[in-house]
Amino acid sequence: MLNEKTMSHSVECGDCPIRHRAVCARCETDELERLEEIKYYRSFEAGQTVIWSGDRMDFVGSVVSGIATLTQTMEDGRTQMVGLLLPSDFVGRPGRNGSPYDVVATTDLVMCCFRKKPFEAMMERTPHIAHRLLEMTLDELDAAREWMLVLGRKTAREKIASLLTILARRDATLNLRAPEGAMVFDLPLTREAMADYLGLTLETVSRQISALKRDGVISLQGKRHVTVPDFVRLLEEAGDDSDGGLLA
Amino acid sequence: MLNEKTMSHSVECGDCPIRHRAVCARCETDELERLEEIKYYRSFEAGQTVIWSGDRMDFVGSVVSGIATLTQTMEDGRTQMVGLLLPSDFVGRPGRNGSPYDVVATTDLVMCCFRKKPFEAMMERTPHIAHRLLEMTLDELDAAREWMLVLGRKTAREKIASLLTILARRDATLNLRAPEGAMVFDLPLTREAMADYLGLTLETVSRQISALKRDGVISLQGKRHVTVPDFVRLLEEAGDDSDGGLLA
DNA sequence: AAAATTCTTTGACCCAGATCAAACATGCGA
DNA sequence: TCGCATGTTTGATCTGGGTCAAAGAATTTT
Repeated sequence: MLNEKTMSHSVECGDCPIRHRAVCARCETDELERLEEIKYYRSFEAGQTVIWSGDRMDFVGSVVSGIATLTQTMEDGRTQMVGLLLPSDFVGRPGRNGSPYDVVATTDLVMCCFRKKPFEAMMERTPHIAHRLLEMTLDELDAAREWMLVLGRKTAREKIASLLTILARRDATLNLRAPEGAMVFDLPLTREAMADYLGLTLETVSRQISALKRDGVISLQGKRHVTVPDFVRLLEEAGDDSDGGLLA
Repeated sequence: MLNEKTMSHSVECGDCPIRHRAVCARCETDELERLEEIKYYRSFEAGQTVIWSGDRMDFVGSVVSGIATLTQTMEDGRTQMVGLLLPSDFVGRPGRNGSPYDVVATTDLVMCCFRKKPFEAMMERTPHIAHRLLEMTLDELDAAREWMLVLGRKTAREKIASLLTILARRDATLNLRAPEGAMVFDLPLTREAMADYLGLTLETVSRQISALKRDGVISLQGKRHVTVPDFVRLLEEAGDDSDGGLLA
């Protein structure tokens, strides 16, 4: 059973769904071949903890499918999500022994793993990997800083709208569409997980979602399926520059 | 005058004060020599903007002395600091054209700069630089995530204590002392800058500092010179695990 | 199908921190 | 020395979001 799960994903890097975005994106054929030799797949069920904060971590890897979260917890139980890991995102720190965060599978999750030592050795010899990893880490740092603005300065309503914005954008790029006009996607998080993401309580999350619904910014089919009739309107609600403000 | 300032710092990497922590920390002598050829110093006065958000950025570099901040600003003027740059910290993004943040000199500032293009070319050929930059970026990401917990879940008092903790630690490591017992250092930020760091108003910052003073957690000589009689006490006030919880 | 579990919504009330306002330092240029 | 700018403290009041409580879905177990 577990084995079946493990095998249910491409063993060939060639037709890997995250091939073009993951840490191996820049690799040449021969480099991929060497990666094939040291890689292995692992599956986790929704709710399972992938890595406990403080634990020694002997592997690194990429999310192939599903969603995981990085969370920090204080002694008294207050928790803050500090990372949201979607397909192609990288988990783990070459050069570090442990994770300072809990990594939890929010949905069923498949990861493409490498034992840490061989991967580190390979990084030394393969600038394409090191280079891509630097690029991805810089992107994550940008995302973390954007998130800091959300946590530090936005209202509850703006926070919810900001999260929906992010989820809508990621869903669009995953399906190779431009983020504009009407958009439809699923919420991969419970109200509580959203609260942990945004530094709110789950009650406030629920109330603000109801308010956005009442005001026609979004509509819901069931609790998790979201329709955004006008993406620009959502961006305004998020307090973002409506033009996205991106620059290469 | 400007020239005098520019020249008042070591042109020799050999006796550079940030030599062992900056992006060049791992470089061999010959690599340093090539860096020497493309480097130049720039000075900024307190309050001066180093880079405007959205501007094209044609250089990268290290903070040699002084302090700079990275801030994000919303259209309506709300601002959040997203980075605090101390000596040895790196500014700029190889592979990116513009900065998404304002970079502002908080004190008089000296930077060791490289034109972006030559630096990128050098990175390609010099794994020591790329490797060190990855390491530094991962550290920054950790710091950003720690900060997210502060912004999302801590009380105003805990936020102030957390900031003091960070400043005390950094001052200690800069002076090669262990962070423990009684500590003395200067606040390099105005109350307003602290507020932008912590997602608070400057009034709340002022009140909480007064409260910590009243409760004997800190004492002030003037507005900026801080004495922490018991560092462990400060850590408790910050809501941090008092043992620091660090792991290699 | 009833019961138990998990997730979500909504209401009533309260408080930490924001906002508005004023006074107090400190330093600096004229 | 005065006047002005910049930064800080403190007070009075208000409010967004937290807390406590209870009642609905929706899903799974028995």
